[in-house]
Amino acid sequence: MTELNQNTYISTGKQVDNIRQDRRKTRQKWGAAETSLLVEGLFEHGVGNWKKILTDPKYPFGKDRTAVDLKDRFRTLYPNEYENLYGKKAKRKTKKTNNDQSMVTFEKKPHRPKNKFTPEEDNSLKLGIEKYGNSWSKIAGDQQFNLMHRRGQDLRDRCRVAYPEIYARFSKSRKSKHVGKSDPHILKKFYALPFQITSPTIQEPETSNI
DNA sequence: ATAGGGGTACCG
DNA sequence: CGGTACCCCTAT
Repeated sequence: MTELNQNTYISTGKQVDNIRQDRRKTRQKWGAAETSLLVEGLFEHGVGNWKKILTDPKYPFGKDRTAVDLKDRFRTLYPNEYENLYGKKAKRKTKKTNNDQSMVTFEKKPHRPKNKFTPEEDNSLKLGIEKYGNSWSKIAGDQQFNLMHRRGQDLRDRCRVAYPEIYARFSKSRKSKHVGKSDPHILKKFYALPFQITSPTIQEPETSNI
């Protein structure tokens, strides 16, 4: 190897290796406690959301841990789960004993617990639609409808399954048949529709009768 | 920021 | 020494 070569070659394996030796951090084994943090974080945030798990204060990982470290740990500890979630091409060489750990199953997007819509919420949703149309997040954000605990997306989903005839008025395919999506008349048409809106029961303030 | 693949320290 | 758990690099 001449001086000329040393100065000119840029991306050979050898030079990369030298850089690696300089930056490589000391090896930190995963203990049971830190592994439990990862498992809990996976149940809450889902597989693949490594940064979210790492930065969650509820899970105090070692100071030098990085999001990639979490991914690598999951990959070696639950090889079968990793294969299930990412495909067989992602499979890599692991100890057989680790395969038995897959009694546990993980999800990429953990499901929130289901909260059924009450009749009161449904009524409020319809009132909200009357006011805002399909601006679901505005309905959810308007205090008067008491739907602040719902996401706009959740309200859209509820409307779609509970009131398909209303929801159809907002779908693009339905719109494209007649008017442009920015046509202001679409809402007017919707407002004129004869669907029933029942007023939510209003709790009377405490009275002095009795 | 993450997925995927290559590299390496460490253990028996 | 072989094999693997942990670390690193990079395309997307």
